[in-house]
Amino acid sequence: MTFDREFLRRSPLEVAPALLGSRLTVGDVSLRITEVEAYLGVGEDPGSHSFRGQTARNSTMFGDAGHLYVYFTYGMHTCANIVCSPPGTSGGILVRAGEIVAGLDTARERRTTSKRDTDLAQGPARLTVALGIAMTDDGADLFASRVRLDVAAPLAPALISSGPRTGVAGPGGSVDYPWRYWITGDPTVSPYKPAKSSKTAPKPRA
DNA sequence: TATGCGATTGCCT
DNA sequence: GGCAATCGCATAG
Repeated sequence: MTFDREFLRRSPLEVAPALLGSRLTVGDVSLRITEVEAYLGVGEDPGSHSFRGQTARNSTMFGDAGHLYVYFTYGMHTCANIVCSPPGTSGGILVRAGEIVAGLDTARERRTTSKRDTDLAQGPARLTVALGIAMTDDGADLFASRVRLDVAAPLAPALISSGPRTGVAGPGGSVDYPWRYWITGDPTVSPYKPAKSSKTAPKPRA
């Protein structure tokens, strides 16, 4: 057990902003985390994969904190989470974006569609490609595997922005809480894109 | 067993 | 700015 793992056994809402600035390293490619999203456990967050309980797919989220939860979606994309929650719960932190701080050449080779270096890991699926994370890394111990997390000192709150998630129904009713955190003004983050809503985009009518 | 859709991305208009 | 791609998982029957 490490101090870092102990740190990850707190609520995702507490850990998520603290992970900004931390480094995720796979082989020779290293990433500075600039944008994350917190997901809570069973019955707490309808948007969480673990909302409806444990399944074969999300079982990693139900294990100990400090492991990597990797899932496949849209038939083509892979995303990575840092399992983070008190024992007995099933939260996680989706790593949404980051800045490549080492292994830039390798990342560029993997992300050939990327036009700029700030695009290399701008988005959860792009990020896994840049780092070389695959489904086989699901369940990897972030402190004892090829995927490693180096937790940095927390950033000053003034440098952190967060997005509110409104109207989420919790066990006790609807609650409002921030779930997305990013480093203010960082060029590798795209906080202005509403990552939600695909077809039912609200149409403003005059 | 059958059907719908997603913690997205990139190309099209 | 809008939508197709693509398949495993979750839900309904």
